[in-house]
Amino acid sequence: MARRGAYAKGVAKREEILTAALEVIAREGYGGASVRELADAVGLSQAGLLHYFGTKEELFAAVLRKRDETDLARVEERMGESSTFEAFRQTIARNADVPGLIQLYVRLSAEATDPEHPAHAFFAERTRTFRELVAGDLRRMQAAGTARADLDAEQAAMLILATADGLQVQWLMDPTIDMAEHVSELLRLLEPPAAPTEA
Amino acid sequence: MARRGAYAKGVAKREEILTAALEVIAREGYGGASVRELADAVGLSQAGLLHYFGTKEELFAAVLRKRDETDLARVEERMGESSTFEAFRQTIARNADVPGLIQLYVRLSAEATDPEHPAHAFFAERTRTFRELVAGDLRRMQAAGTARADLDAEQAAMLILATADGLQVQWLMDPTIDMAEHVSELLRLLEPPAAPTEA
DNA sequence: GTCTATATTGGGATAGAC
DNA sequence: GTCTATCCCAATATAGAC
Repeated sequence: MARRGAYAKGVAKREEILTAALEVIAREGYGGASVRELADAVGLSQAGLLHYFGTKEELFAAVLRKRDETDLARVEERMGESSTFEAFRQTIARNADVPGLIQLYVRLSAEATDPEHPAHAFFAERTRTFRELVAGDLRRMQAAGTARADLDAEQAAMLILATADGLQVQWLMDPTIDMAEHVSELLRLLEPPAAPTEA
Repeated sequence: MARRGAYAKGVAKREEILTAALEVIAREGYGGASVRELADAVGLSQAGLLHYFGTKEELFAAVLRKRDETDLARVEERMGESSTFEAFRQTIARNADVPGLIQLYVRLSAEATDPEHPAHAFFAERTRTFRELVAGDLRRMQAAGTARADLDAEQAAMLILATADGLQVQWLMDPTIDMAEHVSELLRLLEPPAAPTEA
């Protein structure tokens, strides 16, 4: 406890670095976000920055981990106010407003595809968690009659995750597309077929 | 015509390079596929290889362009034997058997997200073509009653493309998942809701 | 068409002082 | 915790000979 002050400072600095990283990516692009650029953005030297995060990849993974935590907290906080899927839609829409975030996610996840990559475990775990979470929601919805009964919840969860991933690539290529809208379309397909439309 | 021989040799060499590129990526990973590695694989020097393709990115884009051409030709060839969607499913399944190809696609498309990237135009055009092709098929299916009538064909086409993209990332992270199976699931969701299941 | 050699750059990481 | 200095490496691309 005697070191509370110093510890708190370290935490604050880390946060500052994570925020600055997004600014740099937004400004210079993921490719231009070298350790030096990142360090400059927070007024540190290269070595100074690497004191907080051993490598660039770890730093980047930390940005995404923090985003996930923030997003999840917000969703839980609003629990009940809207459906899980609506919350999901909103999260996507909000993240699309943070320049650099999507680019970071797409580029880093593509690289972390390599099992040797420092962020590989992070993404693998993230996928597992996400799939379980969504599959659980789907099962509840199926029980409540708000999701098609003929779905494999696990498989549909994977579909949702994959679609969200793919839309981010498409959005970066052409930012005029509306990711949230497209995801909504997929989610709509998971609903029970509308009442037999008075045949 | 007098230069037919030399020209033909150049073409053959290019083909050889494209094939070797996939071998290198499969062996060393996308990250390990430097111009030098690529050159070694065909028994050329760095400079020798760059004589055929100005830059590494152009070479890589050429690999994917060739794949698209091959895939499209095969699909057209089998026209009528199976539905468009079944052909799509088969194409995905087959490509998953070419190690390196998916990795190349995922990594390069993520990088080409940057408008300045040499392969950006290739991917943008590819998306446009694909979307039109699939949207057209969907409209035909709607007219024939084999696709839900309440779909926006353009939007559904985007959904299919995005899902295919995202599944490739997921597959690289965990190659035990069955991409074709997941795509089939999505396509099934686009079918008209099964006959009202004798209510 | 192909090679050798090299220009040039830029990056991540580390050693060691303060 | 933070900096300066530097190391070290790799990679792309080009120049120019054969």
